[in-house]
Amino acid sequence: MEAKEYDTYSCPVGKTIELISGRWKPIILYLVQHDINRFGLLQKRMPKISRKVLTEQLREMENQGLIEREIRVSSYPQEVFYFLTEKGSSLRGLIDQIFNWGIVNLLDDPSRKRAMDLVIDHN
Amino acid sequence: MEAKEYDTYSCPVGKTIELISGRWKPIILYLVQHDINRFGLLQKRMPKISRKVLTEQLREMENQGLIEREIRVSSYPQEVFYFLTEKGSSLRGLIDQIFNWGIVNLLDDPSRKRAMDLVIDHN
DNA sequence: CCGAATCCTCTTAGATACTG
DNA sequence: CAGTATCTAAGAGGATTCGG
Repeated sequence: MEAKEYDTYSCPVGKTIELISGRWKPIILYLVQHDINRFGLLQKRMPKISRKVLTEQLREMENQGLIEREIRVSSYPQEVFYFLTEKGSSLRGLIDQIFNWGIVNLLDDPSRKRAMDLVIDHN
Repeated sequence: MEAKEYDTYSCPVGKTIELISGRWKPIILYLVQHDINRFGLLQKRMPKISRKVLTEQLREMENQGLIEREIRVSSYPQEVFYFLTEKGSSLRGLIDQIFNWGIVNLLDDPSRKRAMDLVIDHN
């Protein structure tokens, strides 16, 4: 038998990583899950992202079935809300695993971790 | 208090995803872990990767402390071996989690999964 | 055998200005 | 408010060639 050939894109690992890689997607998932669900609110939390890129990421995640978009006032000024699909929600556990691995293996002092999970309540 | 600002690169999630995103890194980790540990052997398993990119990925992973490189014959023809560090090995569990999420959430028919883990023995 | 060095292309990202 | 449109800059990735 021939030696098996590999390509990440044809593998569940690669496909899954695609969903959450990119500079902003894990953050967007996290924020939307915590009801930071407006375009403008998302921008305030990610000042370094441009409107264009934020739009692109949101569209991609919509196409991937991770979030949904809802226009509540279609006239001016517009009101658009985002929320997670079930699929998007289910990524949360996985991201937690990734987070924990990072805490253990990447930080110099894991006890001083500042989890995304820990900061959201202090606003 | 100000609303917290986010940037993936300053978060353990982003840093961890960086280690395993990129088209080839999960595969390289997987192959090296299964003693496909020569440059040429890796190329055979990933025919679509160029020598340049394979070299780059291996160097990156070396710098990230995931693999180590050993030259056993420094003259011609050269023999170079790669093997996982402990840190690289420890990623295995995480990648399994990612794999399983993908199987459940991305495949049309999860029962017909062809895991990276299942094909390696048939050569 | 295992690369390094070039060159080239193609995708992403950022900046800026405009719009329903 | 929540985008689009356009342009440009940067970088990742491929093809090819050369070398110890």
